[in-house]
Amino acid sequence: MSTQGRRGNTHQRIQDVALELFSEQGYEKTSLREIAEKLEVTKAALYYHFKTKEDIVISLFQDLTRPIDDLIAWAGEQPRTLETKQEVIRRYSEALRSAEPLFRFMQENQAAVRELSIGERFKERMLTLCDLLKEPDSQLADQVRCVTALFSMHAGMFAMQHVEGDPEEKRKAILEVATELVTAANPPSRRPARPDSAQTASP
Amino acid sequence: MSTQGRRGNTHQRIQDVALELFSEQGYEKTSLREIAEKLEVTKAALYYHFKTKEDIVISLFQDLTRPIDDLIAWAGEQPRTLETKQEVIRRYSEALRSAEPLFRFMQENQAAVRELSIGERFKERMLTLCDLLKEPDSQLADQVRCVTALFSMHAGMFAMQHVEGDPEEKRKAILEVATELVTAANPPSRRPARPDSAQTASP
Amino acid sequence: MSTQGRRGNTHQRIQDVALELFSEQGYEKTSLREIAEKLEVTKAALYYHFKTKEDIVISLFQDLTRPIDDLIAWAGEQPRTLETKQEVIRRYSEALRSAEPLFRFMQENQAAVRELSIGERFKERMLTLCDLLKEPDSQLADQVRCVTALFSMHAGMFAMQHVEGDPEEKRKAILEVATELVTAANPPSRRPARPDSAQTASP
Amino acid sequence: MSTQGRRGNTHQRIQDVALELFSEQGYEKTSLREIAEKLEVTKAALYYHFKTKEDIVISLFQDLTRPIDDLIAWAGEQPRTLETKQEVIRRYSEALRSAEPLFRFMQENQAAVRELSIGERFKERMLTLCDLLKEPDSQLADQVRCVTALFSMHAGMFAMQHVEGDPEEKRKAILEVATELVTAANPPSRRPARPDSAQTASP
DNA sequence: TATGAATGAGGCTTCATTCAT
DNA sequence: CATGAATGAAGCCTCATTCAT
Repeated sequence: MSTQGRRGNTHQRIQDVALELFSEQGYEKTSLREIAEKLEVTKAALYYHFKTKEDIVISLFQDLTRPIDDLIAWAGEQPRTLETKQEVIRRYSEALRSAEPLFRFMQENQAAVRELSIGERFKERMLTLCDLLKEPDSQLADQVRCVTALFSMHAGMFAMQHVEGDPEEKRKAILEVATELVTAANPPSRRPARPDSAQTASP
Repeated sequence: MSTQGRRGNTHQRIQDVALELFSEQGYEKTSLREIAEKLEVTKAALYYHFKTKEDIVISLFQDLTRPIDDLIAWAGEQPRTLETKQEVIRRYSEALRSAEPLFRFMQENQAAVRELSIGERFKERMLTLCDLLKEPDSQLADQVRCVTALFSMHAGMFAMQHVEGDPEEKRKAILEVATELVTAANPPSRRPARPDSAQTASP
Repeated sequence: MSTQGRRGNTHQRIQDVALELFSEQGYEKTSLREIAEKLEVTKAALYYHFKTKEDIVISLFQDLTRPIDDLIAWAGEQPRTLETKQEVIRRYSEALRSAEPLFRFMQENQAAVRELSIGERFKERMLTLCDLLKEPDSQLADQVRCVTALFSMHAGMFAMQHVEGDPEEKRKAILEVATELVTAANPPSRRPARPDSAQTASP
Repeated sequence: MSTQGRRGNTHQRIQDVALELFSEQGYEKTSLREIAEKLEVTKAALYYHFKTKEDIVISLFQDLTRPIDDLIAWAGEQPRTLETKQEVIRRYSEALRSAEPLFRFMQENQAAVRELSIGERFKERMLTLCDLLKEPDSQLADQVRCVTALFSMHAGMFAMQHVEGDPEEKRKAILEVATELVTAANPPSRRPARPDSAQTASP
């Protein structure tokens, strides 16, 4: 109850309904009137809890940002190994699951979000995550693998809706593929080791 | 050329400017006033050429839909081999390049597009494409690979903007990864043995 | 063919379609675009034939005005007898039948017509007709009878649509009642004569 | 009273001004801007009180509909005698007087009202009223008398404006004629026979 | 905490009309 | 005779926001 203990739950409820509508109909298409009506309060009531419409999105965004920030912080303290990267992917997959509507909203409203002050911050987070996965001096294709690993998990959410199967199983399959990609992008060889491999290979 | 090429091309010019603004600022955030102003015409002039704001998008969409429809049609006539699938990916990559702003617009305005009559049609196209790549009875992970192959090319467009490098080379790298994915998803073995089948098969 | 002999029948066709639409949907709700579309010409073409939208109504109105003007002129030359009045009613009923859509249009668009320059002229005609029927110094009730005789024929057109029966028979029934009203409003007594009638007559 | 009575009455005032303008200039010719200006509020304020321009008319219409509905309900409970019918006419005449501008508006904007959702409902009311007056199996002429009785009261309102005389007296005269018509249309005899019926009645 | 009332800006759309060709 | 292209004015409506209560 840490997050919502507060007091009066209206604040919460506004966030819930807003997120629901934003992710269903899009940010611009969702009016405060609609949100208020669904909550059976007045528009003015919303303004008691949030200074502006954008403020609602920001508040939603912060609940999302935290898990990712945590993930980024955690990764920063780990050694930059393949295992760490795989774990990043795994944790990200879970973050996604636990905040699905928000990610869906972010995905489907990129254009709207871009103007929304949080746009920049969201992008930063994603780029930082990317940087955690890929080695800056690696081949282009490997960088693509990392980017793809990350975004395939987003895309999966929406594109796999039309594949039959248990959601959790689908998530696992997506995770599996993403892990493969990140693994392939970070070849063990890379750093000396690989005793038997004559692989004059790369730097 | 004072007013830019004169007559008959206004229709074109509207489409161009609209696409530019839609993809820059988003569909909802772009008003017809803005489009008209940039073209130095009246809003009413837009309505001479397009019945509706949505109509402009539709017209843009049709220029996009054609290459994809062609691709789908072409694929329908080919044998369902791995080579065909790889070629589908290759051609899709090129379709994407040649209509980049439009795809970017579609990607970043999914929420807006969804309500836009063409939304459904676009989704269909994508699902059909997916179905061309994946075998319905294959493992979940393989299905994910196909979906990812397709969408990684979209994601690539936007997420790779922040990786330095020649755009064309990046595209090739993205294509390479997508091809790998589709290849991995369609293992040659599949229907293992078939010892007696002289299967000269294929094309 | 006197009326329409002219040349090119487009002029005619515009009037026909316009009247049809005006009387179906109302004057304000009918746009020149609609008329043009139904005729499969351009709006601009309408402007070749008529200077303004109002001009179309005026031209329609004139084809209506003539029969009524004729009726008024004819009545002016007749003796002011009951028979004349009955004949006026009879002829008016026929005028109505032969220009039904136009009258319907006038009836249902009074508000619109009022601002339309012809409004005043139409009202005049009606008042003149009224004056032909009623004696200015007669009782109020008799004046009402005359007004009612006239307008019942209008109302009849619209209100009797929902009574089953042959249109022509309905018209006759309406005419019969109107004639009765006008007859009752013009009591034979009125003017001395009538030697045998002890009738201390009226008020 | 600087801004006229202050709070809470805005809803009312909108209705008043709207009815005034609608009936003066017609529904289509009256813009919300005009209404707002006359009230010294913003257009948006109108939308706080009414969802739609049409909604204003509907609300006006409901104030009208009630008296008529009451009349219809009342008549439904009375025996279907001539006296009842005469009373219906009398009451209708009074309903008309008490909502004159609205009826005038309805009369002069039939075309506009027809598309207005309430159009149908208004027509129904009138037809029901007609049915209360006339016997379905009576002669056509008698049916016309009933219809005319009803509509003459409408027509009277507008057409008698140009006859000099006290309004109340004119109304009475109109009522008298309408009553006559309804009386003539409902001959006491009707079903002659009824041998045992002492019904001195009939002609 | 919340509401009722209102506003200013701006959205999309439609209309009658014009004019060069 | 007619069209293609465009305009200026105006229409209805919706939105985010404010503020006194």
